[in-house]
Amino acid sequence: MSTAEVLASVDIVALRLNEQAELELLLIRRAQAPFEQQWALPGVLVNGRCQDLSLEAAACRALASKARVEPRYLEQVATVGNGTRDPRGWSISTFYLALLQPDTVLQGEDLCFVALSAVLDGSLGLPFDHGQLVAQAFERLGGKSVYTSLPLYLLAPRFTVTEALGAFQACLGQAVQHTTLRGRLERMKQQGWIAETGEKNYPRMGRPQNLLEHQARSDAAFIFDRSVLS
Amino acid sequence: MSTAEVLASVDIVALRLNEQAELELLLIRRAQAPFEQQWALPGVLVNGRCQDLSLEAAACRALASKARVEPRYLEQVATVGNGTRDPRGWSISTFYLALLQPDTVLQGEDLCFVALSAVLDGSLGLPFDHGQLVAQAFERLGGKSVYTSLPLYLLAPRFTVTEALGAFQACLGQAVQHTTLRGRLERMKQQGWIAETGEKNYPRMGRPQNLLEHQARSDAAFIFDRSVLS
DNA sequence: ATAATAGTGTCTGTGAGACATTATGTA
DNA sequence: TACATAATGTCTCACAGACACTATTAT
Repeated sequence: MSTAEVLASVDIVALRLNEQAELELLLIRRAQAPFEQQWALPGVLVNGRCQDLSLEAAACRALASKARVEPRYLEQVATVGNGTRDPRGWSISTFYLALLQPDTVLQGEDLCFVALSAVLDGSLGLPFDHGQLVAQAFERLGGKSVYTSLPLYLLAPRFTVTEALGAFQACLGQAVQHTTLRGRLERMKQQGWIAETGEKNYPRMGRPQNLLEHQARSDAAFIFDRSVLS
Repeated sequence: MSTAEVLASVDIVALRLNEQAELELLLIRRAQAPFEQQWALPGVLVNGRCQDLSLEAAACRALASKARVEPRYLEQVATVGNGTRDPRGWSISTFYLALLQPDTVLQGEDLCFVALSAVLDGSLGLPFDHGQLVAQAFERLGGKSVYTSLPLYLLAPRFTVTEALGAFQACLGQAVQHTTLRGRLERMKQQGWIAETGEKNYPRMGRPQNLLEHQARSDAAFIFDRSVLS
């Protein structure tokens, strides 16, 4: 590669909630050098040879062809670029935050989920600067979760208040009063973002839970006019 | 250029407030093809030949060497990439929002300020997709102005409440109650973001204005826990 | 004095925070 | 029955919105 070229890639930070309402990160085992066989973020190179119509299309290609999952939400986070992040030379990476359904199943031995916390606290290192990308994507998720309904995209379309509470707490990293969340969901209901199904979910113990339905609109999240306070 | 290459650039959406508290956009007359001699966003190409340490460094280089101004605030907005935005082929542009001081003076005949509104409403067209980049950057500014102190970076470090009101209204595109803004500034004062200078500004008519001092911290804006409502 | 503009005070409404209370299931 | 969990109600507080009122300058 001549020094005039730039290595441009799109990488995906795909998250899902596990049964314990903890966030997990999707990784792929790299098939090619550099860092061959290591677990890293799924991504693709973008250049004139690919017929991607746009960067977003390239992100969808990475999700479909590499991660082989379909996200409920996709958002561009940022772009990093410098001469040291890739051993091959000056490179830039535009990275996306993808939110997956909790029941997402992986197709292939080269894919796995790991605890997001392990990546964030450094106990699980990633090649390139992927650890930083993950941190920045999670920061975006947490920041938006303060005043939007973004965590609902980590749930199935039909969900309970308890599940929603787990999603918000995982994104925010702190406890949230369930009454606060109920108030917010109520406001979303009035504006048509959420509907009561009338059905109930019967857990092993305790009173049954109302099943709500989240009708997502064009990958956007509901914006509340106040923040969840510390 | 081979089809395997990607044209990567960094473009700057630099804004300032004029005397009438209206936003103006900094443009540069292009020295080279394509679109030679046309007014466009200042920007630079990034590739292995440049010794930029990072994308942000490239943005600073664009501001210093092309626009020849020093911003009070700089933030990456997003990255666009497709095969049609540049006649030379598949290209990507990472673009930044820069906020300038109101007394910014331009050095050179190839630089000018134009009314941001003219670009947003399409009455002033820009080459490439620069019009879209401007719209997206302004959207970011407006969105953040709802719940942060970002518009203060459009003012000199010493400012009056009236000037701040003008900045917020220009960013939000709507009227703001001055009592609301005073309350927010008061809260910033308590947390050390703003200090009362004790001095006063004497306008041609009316009661003199208190001069406040905005001590910016590391290019970040103060975050309020509520939104300015519609 | 009058005009013009800056700054303060008051009242209302909304929604988060905290916590108590009631409701509805299982064992 | 006891227990577990869900859902609702109540009270307080902070702050935006609206608007009245007071303060301080120039002419």
